Amino acid sequence: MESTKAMDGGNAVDGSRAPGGSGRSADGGGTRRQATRQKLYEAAVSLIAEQGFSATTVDEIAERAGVAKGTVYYNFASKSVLFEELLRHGVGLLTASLRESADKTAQGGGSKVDALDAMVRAGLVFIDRYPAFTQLYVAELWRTNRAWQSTLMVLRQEAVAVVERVLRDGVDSGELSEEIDVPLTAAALFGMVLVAALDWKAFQPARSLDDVHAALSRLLQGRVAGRR
Amino acid sequence: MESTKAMDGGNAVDGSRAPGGSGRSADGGGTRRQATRQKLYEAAVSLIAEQGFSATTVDEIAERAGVAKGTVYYNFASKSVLFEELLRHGVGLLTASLRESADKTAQGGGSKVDALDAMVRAGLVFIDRYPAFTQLYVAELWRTNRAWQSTLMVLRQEAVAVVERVLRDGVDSGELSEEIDVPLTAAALFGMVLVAALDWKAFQPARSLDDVHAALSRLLQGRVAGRR
DNA sequence: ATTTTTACACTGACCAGTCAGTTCAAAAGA
DNA sequence: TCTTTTGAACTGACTGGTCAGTGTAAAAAT
Repeated sequence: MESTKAMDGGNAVDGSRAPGGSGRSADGGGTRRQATRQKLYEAAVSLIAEQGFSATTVDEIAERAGVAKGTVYYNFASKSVLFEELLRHGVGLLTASLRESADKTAQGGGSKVDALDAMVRAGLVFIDRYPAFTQLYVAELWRTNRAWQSTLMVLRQEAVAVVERVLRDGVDSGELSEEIDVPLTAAALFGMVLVAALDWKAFQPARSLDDVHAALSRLLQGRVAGRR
Repeated sequence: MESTKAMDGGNAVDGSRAPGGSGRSADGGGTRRQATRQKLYEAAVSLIAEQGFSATTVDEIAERAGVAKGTVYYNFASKSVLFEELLRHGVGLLTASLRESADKTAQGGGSKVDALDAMVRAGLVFIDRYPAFTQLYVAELWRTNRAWQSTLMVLRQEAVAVVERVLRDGVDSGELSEEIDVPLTAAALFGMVLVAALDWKAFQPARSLDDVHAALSRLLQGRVAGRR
């Protein structure tokens, strides 16, 4: 099957043409490069969220980042590598945020339901801050046959694992029903927040985060069916 | 879409080669074109679900459908028109299914929560039957700046409106809390089912639909936090 | 002095859409 | 019954354009 046309019949195994290799990660003053990469991330995220990966050209990314095309290839081996690192970066932020809110609730003596609620909020805050990244993530998550599929699976698992951990702890401690299916419920909660937030951003952007959070809290705590 | 397999009957790739032939032509004219369009729908859905719209070539679609490239353009004005008609068809099936399950519950004297539960099931059945279409739909739904965006918005609204109607009726009749935010809750429920089902298909495909449905019912009815 | 960025020309592959020609079953004609 | 015509359906080579990635020399930043 011919998949990515990125790597053609030529050689160019190296890819990155950075002199001296890219081995050094400890930056002793690579602030400038950092800033360039950041600009490229932002440009790529917004464009790919709008149009999708394949429909977005490297020229467009460079232009929106206010950078020459060559700079893209000086900083990233290829278009897909840029995208993959971008995914890693974004999901890392989300995972860290979820973890932090869960931990904070636990330290504050909150219940597991409180922790879930805090994570719902953290999810909303994340989507509020990085709506384009979220769009892009959702669009790619369930695809198959893409180059970065395995990367995406790993990252997804890291994020979902945080939710699963809280659910499992809750079940073990008796606070949550033993009947619940931990992985499936985690996915469902994830989807609840995700879709609600995307709809919020897409169709009712004027509403406040607190407002949206309150609506989801109600659903989470099963206060929909009960009157009042 | 691999949906209505009404006719289909094998593949019926003419095969007759005899000139001046007298063949049996059981079906009159017109049917052939239908069958070709159906094959193109199916090929396009599976490919676009895997790779995305832009990464999927018309040549690939034609090849998977077992048809020449020109035939694609004989049957559809363009690649995006093919895609748009495909979306219309698929979302139409979903909306009809949701509506039917809600109506059926109402006729049977079920409560609104029962109706919601029935719709959750209908959603799961749909995704179980058309997983590729669902992937594709999710991937495109929140994009901006795409040709078929407005079509997608309209279709989304039709589907969500069915859920909203049930929620609103429930609030009006006092069965559901007045506090709930109808549009947001509808979106959240939609997302809950969607993401849970996609995860089911992607990561635990062996599980039964009943199993998944039971887990979501529990969440819907707020029996997560309470023991019992 | 070294790293990073720029500007721009260039290549090779790839792809949406076109069009002149082919097939064939049913209708018209003999 | 047999032959001819018709036209919808289909075909696939071809075109015009696009885009990822390369190469280089010089400028800018550190």
